[in-house]
Amino acid sequence: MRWSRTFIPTLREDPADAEFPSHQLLIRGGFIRQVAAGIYSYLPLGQRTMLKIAGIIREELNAAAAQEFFLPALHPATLWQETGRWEDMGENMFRLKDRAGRDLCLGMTHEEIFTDIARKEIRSYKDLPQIWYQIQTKFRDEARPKSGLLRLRQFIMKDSYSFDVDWEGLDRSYQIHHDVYCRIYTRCGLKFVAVEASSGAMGGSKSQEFMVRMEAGEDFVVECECGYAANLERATSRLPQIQDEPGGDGPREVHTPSQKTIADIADFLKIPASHQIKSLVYMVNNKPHLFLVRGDHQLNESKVMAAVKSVLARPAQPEEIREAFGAGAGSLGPVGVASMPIYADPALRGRSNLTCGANKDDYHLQGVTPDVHFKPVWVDLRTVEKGEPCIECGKPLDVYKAVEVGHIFKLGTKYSESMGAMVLTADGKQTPIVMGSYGIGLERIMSSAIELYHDKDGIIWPVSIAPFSVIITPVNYKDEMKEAADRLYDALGRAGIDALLDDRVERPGVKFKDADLIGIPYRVVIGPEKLKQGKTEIFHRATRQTEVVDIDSAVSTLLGKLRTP
RNA sequence: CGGGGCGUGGCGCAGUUUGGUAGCGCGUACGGUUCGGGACCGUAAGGUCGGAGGUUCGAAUCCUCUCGCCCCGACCA
Repeated sequence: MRWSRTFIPTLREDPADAEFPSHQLLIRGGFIRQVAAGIYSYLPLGQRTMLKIAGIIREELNAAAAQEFFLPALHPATLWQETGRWEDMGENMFRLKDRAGRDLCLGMTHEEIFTDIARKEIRSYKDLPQIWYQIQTKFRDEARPKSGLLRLRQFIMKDSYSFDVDWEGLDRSYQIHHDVYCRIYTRCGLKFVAVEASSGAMGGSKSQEFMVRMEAGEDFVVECECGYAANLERATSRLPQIQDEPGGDGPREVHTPSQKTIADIADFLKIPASHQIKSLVYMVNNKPHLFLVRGDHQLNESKVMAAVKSVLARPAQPEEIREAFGAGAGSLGPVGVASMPIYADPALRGRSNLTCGANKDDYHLQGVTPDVHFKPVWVDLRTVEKGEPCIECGKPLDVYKAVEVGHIFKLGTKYSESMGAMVLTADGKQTPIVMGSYGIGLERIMSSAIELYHDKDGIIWPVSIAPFSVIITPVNYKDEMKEAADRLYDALGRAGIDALLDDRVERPGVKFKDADLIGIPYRVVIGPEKLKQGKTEIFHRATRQTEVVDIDSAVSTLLGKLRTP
């Protein structure tokens, strides 16, 4: 395309309300414009990159025998009511009514719609397996859209769904997606890691997230050089066993006036935090539950929810605590608690002579031994911290911020059972279809590529998702330089290379700055001196290396470079 | 939803404390000189100061309400 005929509104200065490089550069480079919080228009450059990403996704999924659909974004409430998600999705779902007063919503994801097709059309195990996908606009009424295209209210997602007759089939479909996803992100040029993840409100047994490390991220990845990797919500570590002093003879009450926090007690009783029990109360379906971690550990709410198998868990209010325990939050403990479930983190297991609240204001208990003085359900509850020994190999763990660019789930039969998607097995029995669901956020791929690859001058696109592979920059678009540029542009077009011809009447400096900003991987400069010798320069955006070649061999040189970026 | 910040030509900002009728840089248009890393000179166009109401002789500026955007937190397939 010709720059003069292409809408590329670049900006000289960083936009005022963009914080992260990806957001700033997408706006400055003329890729996107904001419409409202979490809602953006994709301009020609942005759209070209989105289409390249979509193209890679399509190629890889089609190669795995997945089939592309296109489902509606507008859904009747009735389908979502069948699975209970009409309620479960709460305020995160955009809802509306039609003129007749019927409830509708904008799809956040498409399990219901795909499952509806499956239950109506698929009768027999012979029709399975199926992998269906689409690239669709999704809507979520985010509480806080942010960070440019990283947290949107409207975004494009590739979502696929697998349908199998049994769990072994699901394992295969899941593995296919895992492998396809790795190929997709690799082709998009991303450095990523697949981590164990928690399934949240989606239901299902196993899930993995594909994460790209970056400051703009909102998730935390725990990773070890041995290959262990998990979302902080799921990660565990191996902790050195603590040797306890002999505990005397059972819990004894000690007066601790106004000593409420772990640190208070450590100070007042001279007992280190690691020898205390931290007692936290959560309301699960509005009933109090007690959660215990070591005094120097942090409770992990995702693990709380996993432990109670409910997302309806929240910290108890002070009044609720007092009603349940007869004491304030600073004086709680598990001893003598019979009215509610008690969950304890394994770091407390095998310990003795511990200190905790006495469930009586201003009193604590010393000499407490788990499994003797109280009987908890043992379940992982604590948050892993950087530097702790890896659960697999014992080396120190790294913890870093990351963005989730994809998520794959083994859903199981949650949707097929609630919606009645059944097939007949070989021995003639009805069985619910076993499903998986798999998502990729296209905008997040675009944004994370920029977060990963940029410099002070602009974006440095991976070739595969650059809006153009090559930009031709005649120092002056006239006379011989114009002819040479036009000829090269035509030749690149015939060679199937995406080229942008900067035919603007601008000073060279402006063209160079703009080319750097929008991040085209290769720039071919047509300048007067070199041209006289029949030469041209090929500038590599990523390395800033310039190579002088015969202008007649520019196409073949570029073809070679583009093949191996 | 809680806390904080900000809304002034297309973009980035000053002006608001102490009311007097809007300014700078960039961009844009035109003319000229330039032409290998965001040129220079000259001329010009372009603003309901987010919106509504109020105080005042007079409001970008003070008061009330409201809308929007950004950041932190809560929340979150």
